[in-house]
Amino acid sequence: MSPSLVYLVDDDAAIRDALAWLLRSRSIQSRSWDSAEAFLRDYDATMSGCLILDMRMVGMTGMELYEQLRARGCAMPTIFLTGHGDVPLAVKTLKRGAFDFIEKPFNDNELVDRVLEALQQEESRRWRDADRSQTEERLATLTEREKEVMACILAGKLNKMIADELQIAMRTVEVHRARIFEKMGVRSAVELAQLLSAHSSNGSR
Amino acid sequence: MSPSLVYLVDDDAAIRDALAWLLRSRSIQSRSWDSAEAFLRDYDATMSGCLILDMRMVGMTGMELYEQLRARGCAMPTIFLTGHGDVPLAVKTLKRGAFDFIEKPFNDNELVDRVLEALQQEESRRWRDADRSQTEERLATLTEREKEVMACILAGKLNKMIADELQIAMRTVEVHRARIFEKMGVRSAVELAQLLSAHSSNGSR
DNA sequence: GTGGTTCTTGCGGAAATCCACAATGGCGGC
DNA sequence: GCCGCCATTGTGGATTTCCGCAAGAACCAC
Repeated sequence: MSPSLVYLVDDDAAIRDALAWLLRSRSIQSRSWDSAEAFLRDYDATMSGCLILDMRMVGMTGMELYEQLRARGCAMPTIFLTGHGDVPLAVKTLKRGAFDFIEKPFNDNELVDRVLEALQQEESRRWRDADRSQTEERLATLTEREKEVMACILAGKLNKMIADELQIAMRTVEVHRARIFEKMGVRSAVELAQLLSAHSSNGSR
Repeated sequence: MSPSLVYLVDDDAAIRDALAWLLRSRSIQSRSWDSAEAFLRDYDATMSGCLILDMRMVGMTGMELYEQLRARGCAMPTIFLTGHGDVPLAVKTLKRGAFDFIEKPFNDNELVDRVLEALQQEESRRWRDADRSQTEERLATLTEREKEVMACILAGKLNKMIADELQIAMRTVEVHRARIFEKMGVRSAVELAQLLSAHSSNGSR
């Protein structure tokens, strides 16, 4: 996976340079783009870190870029910069899930602090995500029948009831059950329930 | 439990009256206070609905009141009103968990929309909370020994292993196990795992 | 001391789970 | 046609769970 870094998108070269210099001086790596369109071209889902987007840019705005990225499944924490912000815009931006909204000119230390917070949040999110996607992959290896049986197991049904419901022999249910445990990497129905409870509760957030 | 309503705190009588009238005209019930201190005196944990707080008041500010209420476990969604807001204040307020931050003068329809959203959020939160506290109550009825055994069950251990670990007879474990299920209102270890997984994942939010 | 709660244990049987060994039939790809 | 994957089933036995019946010991409260 890519290491965490700061992705900086601003059409003002002076700001880009100043920010890159600032971050570099605190040993934070960054990469810069001069337009939303340019970043969107380079973006790929393996990127990890935080975004710093200028709100008002020629062409696509920072907010539009943000929405595009979210639509593509990007969940990186995002700090917006603006030269002409107002309260309603700030509120709207944060309610859409932005990590922060900062007016230019900004205080260097404060910005760096926000960036570090964002990077840390991203870090923990990635860990959770890794667990989630592993579970996801394992779920994907289950056959249709196995998923049906698993649903019954999670509903707390006994093998006998499952057999009855799916119109198959108990022995078959047992085979499925064993294979589900094996594929999902658990050793009991309890572990399975915990794995999937955690999985769905994080996923629906 | 109290029905949902809007709790309005503002030291400006004109605003209070205007808001109360506005809400009433949309069939939304509200109650008003003229200071943070006055509300804090009347506050009790059974109140449910949403808060509308003026940011700047003589004496305790809206933000201070908000923090006080949070400290007391109040989780009502809160809309802040401000006559002299700026972007950093708006950002700080939202990042502390406010539901919205609205400048005066406000648009009537918009405000009502926010209030309705807040009330709806509160509604669903209350449902989740009710489930949580029921589980909490049930957990409280477990004896120490039962909690120990439950921990083992959730760790996926077999009765035999539990008996070994706690240095008691298998039969004793079985008794505890049955009583745990009975007290927690579940009928299998799987249901127990699901109940507690959901419980802790909502609780740590 | 009586009564209630909790923790403990044993016996014995019904029911369920787990598992190795063994096997059949369908389906799609090479 | 052969191979692999999937779903299916059976037998039989070891292991585990579930539960009623019965009961002893510790502890605390009234």
